[in-house]
Amino acid sequence: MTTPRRDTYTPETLLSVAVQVFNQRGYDGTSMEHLSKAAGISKSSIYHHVSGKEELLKRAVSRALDGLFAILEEPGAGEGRPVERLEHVVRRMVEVLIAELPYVTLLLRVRGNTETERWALERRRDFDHRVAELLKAAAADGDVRPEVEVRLATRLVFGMINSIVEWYRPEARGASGREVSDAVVQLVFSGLRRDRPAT
Amino acid sequence: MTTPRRDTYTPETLLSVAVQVFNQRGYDGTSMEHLSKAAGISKSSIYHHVSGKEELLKRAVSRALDGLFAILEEPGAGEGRPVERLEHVVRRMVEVLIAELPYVTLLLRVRGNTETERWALERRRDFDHRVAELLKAAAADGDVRPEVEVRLATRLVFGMINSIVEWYRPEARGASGREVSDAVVQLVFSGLRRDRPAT
DNA sequence: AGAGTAACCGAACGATCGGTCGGTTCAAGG
DNA sequence: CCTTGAACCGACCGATCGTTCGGTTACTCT
Repeated sequence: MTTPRRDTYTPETLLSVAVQVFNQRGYDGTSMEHLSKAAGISKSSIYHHVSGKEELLKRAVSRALDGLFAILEEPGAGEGRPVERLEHVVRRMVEVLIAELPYVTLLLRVRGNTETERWALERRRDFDHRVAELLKAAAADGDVRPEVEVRLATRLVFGMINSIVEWYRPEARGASGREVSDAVVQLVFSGLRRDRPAT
Repeated sequence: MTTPRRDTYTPETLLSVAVQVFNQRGYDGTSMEHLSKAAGISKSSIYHHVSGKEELLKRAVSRALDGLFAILEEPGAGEGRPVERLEHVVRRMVEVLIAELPYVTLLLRVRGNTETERWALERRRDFDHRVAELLKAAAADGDVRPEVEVRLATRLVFGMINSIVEWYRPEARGASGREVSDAVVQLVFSGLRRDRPAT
């Protein structure tokens, strides 16, 4: 039986604080002193909950990666025409990115300085390749415009989706998550220009 | 008369080395020791050419910002229908981003920890607003599909363009700059899905 | 040849880094 | 009441941070 105890830190609650600071100042730009200030406990107390700075990073990027890879296991990602599976994955990527915003944000900013960061970069590449193959299959079916090169299109679409972490703020009630994913799907598949009657 | 001297560092040549290292390790993750190793001179010698680490950052982001703002002064950005001016700016943004790749890369990664970084973020916001107004004007003309919200579309398009710095490598002869800007314009304005005859 | 100076260097500065250590506090369980 | 252990703390560690300082080298100009 886990008695709920009182209001004290767990590795998870400490992580949510740390990730916020990491995203604001950058991982390398954040000192343990910054973290202790933000968490309201002393620097040394942090080491009671986690083994160090890098474990916090590892926990954060793992959470983000788990969320993304889970998309590929969903029925909508494996059934139907490739172009429809692609649309499902694109929409769900936006949703996961928004649901796990701070964790995905941190994931997308790792540079590869430590072993943990290099591991994260490798898993990200795996995920990207899986989606790229979906787009390739859709192209083979003739469902995407042939004049855009597939690898290029993959990267640009990923770029658009991933850029959401740079501006989306759930607390500022602007666009909802649904509106954002609708807009992304609309833009990715149909573009900006209005359909016009034949000139 | 500036005699060309021999092969010695100038602030500019030193900057090109520093920016490479900054982009690889992140600004905060780069020490002056890293820079001195990469430049092949001692740490203290760097201070003969520049006042310090932050001056290198300031020079780099200034160069990137100057390149971007120059686009808005071009004839193509001020003449014609807004939707055509927008297309010009989008295409030229891709070109400038590729021409000044390492400098723009660094600009797009500043987090706001120092005064220089906050200044860079502010100028970036200025530029973004100028382009957003172009898209708004194009929407007012009825030249973009009305179901996509304008602010949202601006951010997504910027996200797609800016993401190019994450993968474009001029030395790896994959897509040329022209191919990339064509693909971006194609994707932004017409989307991924092939135009199909009425079902 | 001698003066001037741009380019460079090793050694060291105080500050801060991530992390460790030896405690103290306090609520729960017997 | 007394033990136990989770949660926390201040003080401190060696290493590294960005930067400074007092030179030395080597090239240019007269």
